[in-house]
Amino acid sequence: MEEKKITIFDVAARAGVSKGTVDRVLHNRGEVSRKSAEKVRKAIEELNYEPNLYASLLATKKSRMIACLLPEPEAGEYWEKVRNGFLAGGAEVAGLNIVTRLFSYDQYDPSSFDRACENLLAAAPAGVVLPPLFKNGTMSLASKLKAMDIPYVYVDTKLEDGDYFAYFGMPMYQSGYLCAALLTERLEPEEVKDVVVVRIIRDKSRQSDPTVSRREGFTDYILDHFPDCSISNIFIDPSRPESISKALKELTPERKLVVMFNSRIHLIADFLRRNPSPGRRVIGFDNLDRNMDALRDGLVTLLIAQHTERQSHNAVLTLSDYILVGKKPLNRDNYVHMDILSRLNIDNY
Amino acid sequence: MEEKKITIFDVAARAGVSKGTVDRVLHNRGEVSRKSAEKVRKAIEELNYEPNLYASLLATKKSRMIACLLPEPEAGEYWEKVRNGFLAGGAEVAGLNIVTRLFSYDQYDPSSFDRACENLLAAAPAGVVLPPLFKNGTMSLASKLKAMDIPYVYVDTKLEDGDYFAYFGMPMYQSGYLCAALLTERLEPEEVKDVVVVRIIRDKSRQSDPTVSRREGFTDYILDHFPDCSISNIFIDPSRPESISKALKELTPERKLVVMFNSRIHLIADFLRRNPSPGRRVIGFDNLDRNMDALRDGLVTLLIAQHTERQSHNAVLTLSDYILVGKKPLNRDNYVHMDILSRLNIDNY
DNA sequence: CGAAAAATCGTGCCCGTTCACGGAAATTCC
DNA sequence: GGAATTTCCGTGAACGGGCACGATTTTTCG
Repeated sequence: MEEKKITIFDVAARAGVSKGTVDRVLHNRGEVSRKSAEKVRKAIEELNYEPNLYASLLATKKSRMIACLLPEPEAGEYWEKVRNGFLAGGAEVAGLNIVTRLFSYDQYDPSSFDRACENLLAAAPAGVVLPPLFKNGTMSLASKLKAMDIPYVYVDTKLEDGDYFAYFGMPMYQSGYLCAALLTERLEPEEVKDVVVVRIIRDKSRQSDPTVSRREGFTDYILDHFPDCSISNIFIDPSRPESISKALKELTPERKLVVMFNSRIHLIADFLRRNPSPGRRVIGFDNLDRNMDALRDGLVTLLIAQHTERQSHNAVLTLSDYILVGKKPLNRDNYVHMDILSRLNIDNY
Repeated sequence: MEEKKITIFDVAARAGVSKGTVDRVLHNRGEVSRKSAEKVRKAIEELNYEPNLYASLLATKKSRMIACLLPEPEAGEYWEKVRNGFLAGGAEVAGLNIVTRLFSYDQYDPSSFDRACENLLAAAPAGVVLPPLFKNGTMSLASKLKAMDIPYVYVDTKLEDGDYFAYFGMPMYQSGYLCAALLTERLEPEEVKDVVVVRIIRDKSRQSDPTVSRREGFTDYILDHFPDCSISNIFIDPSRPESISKALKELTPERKLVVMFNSRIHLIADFLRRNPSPGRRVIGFDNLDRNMDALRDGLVTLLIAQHTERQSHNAVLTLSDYILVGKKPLNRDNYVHMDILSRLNIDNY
């Protein structure tokens, strides 16, 4: 039971070399003759030696780096929360010989994403955290990371590339499903003839829409439960605020059910304020400050939210665990809880 | 960005004492004058010093102990898997200055449970893993552990005492719900008039039945979907095998729907073999070898299983994380996936 | 006041690795 | 064969903190 710990010295003695040599073969950084390398390997084998993690961690000089690839967040935007979580996680693992670094890009400019990827790769991180915002760019990055044996963790949404190390985020499909259920709760079929989805015009560059599967979940629920319901889209362009109200003209007062699948429900808050419609139900996602304001003001009925910061926070912790001691996460896919926020439970969220 | 790490020496210098003194106040083990203790605390504060975890772990002599309180498992029994997981976890954290110890008791004898608790407390563990088999005994142990600030992790089932450190197990209610759904899948209401639940006679000593909420989930589903269905119980006594077939006389061939909520569906396998009934559906829980055999033989239709070992395994890892570096688990309640096993997918589970 | 006891405190070794440095051995080359 | 390389390998100083031991200071008390 009480087995003596075997150290690098024991191995060295057994192999008839010095601890320096053992260390060299352990980290196979050369400068060892074939013969003694063999002897050392044999000794390690026979003694069943495992290096002491703590000693190793204490002595090691180089600090590993965890990179985070994120859009440059505008103030109050969704990505700001993601970044905050990442920074918080970074603070937690600082002092463990782990540094964290942000690589940001312009979310409307795919070429800036590619440049950020290059920088990131050049910096040789030991692990990467990223939301797969641009599909192609992400895929290309992912394959390079895989080749270099660098683990990467998706947050927010995930690509099904089979090689990601872990995922932290909302179950997107279910969140859409939930959204539909909440939107139509206790409504009669004749009250659910028409649903308006407000969407963002994206320029072509953005090859992937992270909310597609959320939309699918939503649509599936509606089709299942209200086959006669039509789902129509209104597109708005956030870069031209003055155009928004024009586009929303279509949102006439008798259209009662409104949703947005991204985090920007606050964009239509102004319109809703100026065009009230009793009994209207508006559901959005994510607890951005401005969304919360709209919720408080009664412009938005419900928000489906998550503790966004925790995703990237946990992503960092998971990676650092793996980098330091090789520990894999309990689950590869980690779904956060979908919180339902209304005016009633919005306080101290 | 590149902040110099502050060590215990820096603190000592700043406070005008030696590192020995700093160390003493850090672990407040006395022998320090009020005055210099104050100076040291101030220095720590000002320098924002945090001890280097690795150095500390490397230097520290005493090894912490994680205890596991388990019923003495009979071969092939459910608890054997739990124990194996615990041992596996123990092996993983051995060499991290963490030892694991089993405290076992007779699951039919509450006084042996209490004795085991005493032994456990006397051994001063740094963390405890346990299934809350005896409710009263567990509650009393839990309150003592809380008072001593020793974290404990429930596996298998949990008590809602609000103070447990984490829980690893199946979502019990849902598992019952799932069980009912599977049992009645694609059956017409007139086919679901009668469900038989086979249960174990427990002597009074066993104050808690871990499967109650599973039974609730089951009942709720049935009541919801088949309000006309009656649920009847048959009690068997595993300590008197010869009595089992007598009790099961009531299970006549025309009664097609049979479930057991504990892990012992194998107990009725013999009876089912001798009294076949075409179209009968039998659902049990947990992948015990003998259950798997019954599944393979077609006596049991489905098993709802989980990777039992992983519960206790993860419990150990979680505790060791906390003990060593103070890290809390991502989620307090960790539900394992409910695997549905049939003859078709039983291989290499 | 001075010795004994008690309260404080400093010193130095240890934990098991990593890694730079320089020396020894083997190889190459003239 | 001897000098110049090249290849290999041993040494010892970190790394930052725990803790035993003994030294120093303060307190107690006759």
